Amino acid sequence: MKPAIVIVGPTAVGKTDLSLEVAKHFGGEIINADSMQLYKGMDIGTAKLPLKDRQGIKHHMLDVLEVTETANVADYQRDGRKVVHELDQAGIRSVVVGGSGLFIQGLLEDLQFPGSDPQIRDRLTVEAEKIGSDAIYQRLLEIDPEAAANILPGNTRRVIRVLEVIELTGAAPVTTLEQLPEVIPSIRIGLKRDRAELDQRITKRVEVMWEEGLVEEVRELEKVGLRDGLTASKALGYAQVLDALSGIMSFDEAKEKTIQATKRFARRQESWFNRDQKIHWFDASTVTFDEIAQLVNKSQ
RNA sequence: GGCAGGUUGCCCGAGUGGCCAAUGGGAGCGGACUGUAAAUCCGUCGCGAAAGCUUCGAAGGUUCAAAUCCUUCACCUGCCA
Repeated sequence: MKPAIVIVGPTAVGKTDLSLEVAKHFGGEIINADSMQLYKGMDIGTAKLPLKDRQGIKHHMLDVLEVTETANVADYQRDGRKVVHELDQAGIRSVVVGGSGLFIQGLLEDLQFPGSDPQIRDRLTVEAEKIGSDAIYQRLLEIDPEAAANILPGNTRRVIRVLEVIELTGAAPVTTLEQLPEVIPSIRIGLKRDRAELDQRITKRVEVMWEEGLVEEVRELEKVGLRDGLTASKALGYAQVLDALSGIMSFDEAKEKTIQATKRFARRQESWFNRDQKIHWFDASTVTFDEIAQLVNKSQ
């Protein structure tokens, strides 16, 4: 199997443009690795490449969820791998593009998700709310001190997940993301950009989203249940516009907050990808396609 | 013109004599990350490596000691004219 070409980096760094070139050059198809682009109807705010701009290149893992559904890595892993294998069978190169670190790692590496039970989780969530984050962490500490040691006490979300897995399987899940073997061989290309420049691009991108009608898009999605979507309602831009629609803040404020939150998100993405030793980094403002092509050719 | 209130660190905002370089929150910066991941969480956050130095509108004063009390000045706000 030819390694998948994987393009990662913070939001607005320029992944999409590169992905088209790469896919064209290597005869590949694109697999989205962006958690929010999974959602139908979330187009403007996720900077999803419009169909007309895809240059005939097929895109996978886009528009596969309703906004009311909860995105999750396990499903993404399963469905994404299926696509990769189908493409491979057909002799087509996979070009994975996106900024959701965990999703990418889940797709490519040997992460095993021990299952989930919404009932258990709901119960634990309600309980945690009742007794407080300290108490629920305390419980984990008693059941499995080792697992507890890997989680910060305040991170109730993760505490609940571990408790859920223990209840489900009798043992705590493996919680290290380091040194996992690849299930799908990959060439990982990371795009970087000078911070000031990236921030400028983010600002501009959000402004364009507003001009293109993000508010209207959110209004429409609100009708089909965006507010009830656990994941989709938290998406950058969408969450802020929903707040504005509820009167919590003005639309101008929502825009400013979106810009700010997106910058912070970019920092988190950088922090995630920085530790991935397999990534070959390029400066997006100066890199030429030849350099990328060279790396790919050399690596396969 | 009169009466009342206010001016705190990048922003918002607590603090009314010592325990205050000054609670909180936000932003910024750094980090973690196995089923909500555009999520969630953590650290840091006047200057300095430290000793220490400089801060709470400005200037003076009271006091062993002031962001906190007094005086004057500047600016902002509200009610009365």
